[in-house]
Amino acid sequence: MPELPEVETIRRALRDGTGEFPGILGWEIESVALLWPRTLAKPTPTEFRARLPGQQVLDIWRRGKFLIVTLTAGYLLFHLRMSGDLVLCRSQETVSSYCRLWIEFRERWRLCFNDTRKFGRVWLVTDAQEVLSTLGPEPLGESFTTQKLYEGLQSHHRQLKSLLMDQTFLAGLGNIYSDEALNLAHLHPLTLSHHVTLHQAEHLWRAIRSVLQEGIRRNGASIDWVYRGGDFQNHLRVYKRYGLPCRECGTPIQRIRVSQRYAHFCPRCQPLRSET
DNA sequence: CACGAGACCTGTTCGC
DNA sequence: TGCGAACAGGTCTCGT
Repeated sequence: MPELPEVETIRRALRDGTGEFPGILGWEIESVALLWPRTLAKPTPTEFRARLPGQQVLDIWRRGKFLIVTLTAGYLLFHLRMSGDLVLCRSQETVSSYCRLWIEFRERWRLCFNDTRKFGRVWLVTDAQEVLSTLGPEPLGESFTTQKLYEGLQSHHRQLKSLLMDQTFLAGLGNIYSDEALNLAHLHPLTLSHHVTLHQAEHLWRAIRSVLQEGIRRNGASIDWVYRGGDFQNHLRVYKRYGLPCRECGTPIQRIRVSQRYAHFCPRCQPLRSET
């Protein structure tokens, strides 16, 4: 599931509830279960099981791709990585065979952290900054400005695609939204960051916010078996559209390997300046 | 510092 | 049909 818009969609569902499920604000934890121990990154399983019962959910927020639950004493952080998902089900229901950890509430509902590939991680800490401190700016936050982006780009000599996905540079973009933002800004994924002009940085800044906002508005992208009602996957400009015509100029979308994964782009709308 | 490769995992899809 | 390879929304660590 998980780039910024997908995590934000889950956060809103857990906080406000949906037609189908209630929100969990104010609920009290009764017990927890750790089905795949390596899912737990921070305290020991023993400490985790001992500290959670009795704690109340005070808030649910997000930072980059992290989902954070503020408890009476401490913070519970989730990172979904490639295949993680957080779903609420009634206490009497059987949990998925991919459930790696669950939290049972007195309200007779259970929050399941499902994760087929087992890459996801959970932390229980006293200070959330302990986990979040290395993250770059929040792309939809007020302190992320065109000027900040421009200065950041100048301070590195990196290929744009990989820099945008670097969470210490900017928090929240992954493979889908970085491809989409670069296409909207008409920048080739391999453009060197210090070659981007202030004018181009302005376009990129607007493109990043635009694709993330549209992703959130559409409740994220639901590709493959994970379905949350999001439909951003039907509005992708380039991601996974290899060989299909560019929605702007009709040129077939290309893809290239960039460090073990694919970057998708339109060779006509996103030319690479040759002097790089 | 920047980049590529390998590791961590399981499931699905593609090609022969 | 069967089987292995390639691929999947992420990040860490190591070597160059």
